[in-house]
Amino acid sequence: MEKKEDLTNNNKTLKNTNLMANSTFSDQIPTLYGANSGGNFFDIPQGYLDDVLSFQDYGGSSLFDLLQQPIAPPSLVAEPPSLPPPPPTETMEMVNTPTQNSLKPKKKNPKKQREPRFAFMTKSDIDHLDDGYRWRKYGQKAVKNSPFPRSYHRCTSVACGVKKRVERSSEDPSIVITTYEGNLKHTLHRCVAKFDHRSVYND
DNA sequence: CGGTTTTGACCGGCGC
DNA sequence: GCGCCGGTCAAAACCG
Repeated sequence: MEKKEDLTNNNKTLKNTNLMANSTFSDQIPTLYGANSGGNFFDIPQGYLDDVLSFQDYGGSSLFDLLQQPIAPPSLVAEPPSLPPPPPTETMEMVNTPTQNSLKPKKKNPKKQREPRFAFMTKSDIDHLDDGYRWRKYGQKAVKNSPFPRSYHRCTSVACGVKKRVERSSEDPSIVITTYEGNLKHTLHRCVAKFDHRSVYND
């Protein structure tokens, strides 16, 4: 039984440009794109924006709003002690609202729902920013129309279904685009809050 | 030696 | 139907 050859050139994974480094969190966040770099953090590569912003969650409130709300104690395992404890208030609700389904035609296979996700950009030399969680890389792919590869990571904490993608902006190589996907309620709130909520893409 | 990274193969969705 | 493409798998290599 012979294996099928994927003839796509793009399927070739790029040689790893290992820009990761062990440094402290504070070292890794020099400037946030749009905050004081003179750039515009809404200025995102076309296809990427469509992809990221097309998700339909957050119960009608913007992610920006959500990120400023307090959250309940996390159910995550193995949370780093460096993360500040959450305020003792009610749980933030992130509901998938059915209000958007009039716009787009139904998918053929409704079983495969896209997980909630969001992305933000950070001006950094380091690709994989330390957000306080442990991640295992499970793949790397070449990105179309970009010289930089995209890497795929899974949270290694038990029962933490969060994934994240990391890639460098093709238009501005100094910008790292990080996309979180999965159980946003606690993990991602904390990850992003740890950076700066101003850097979150927001409609 | 166990956890992580690397990397080619595989898979499914989608457009033509 | 076919090829492109993004995402994932998994074996081997790597590393502390």
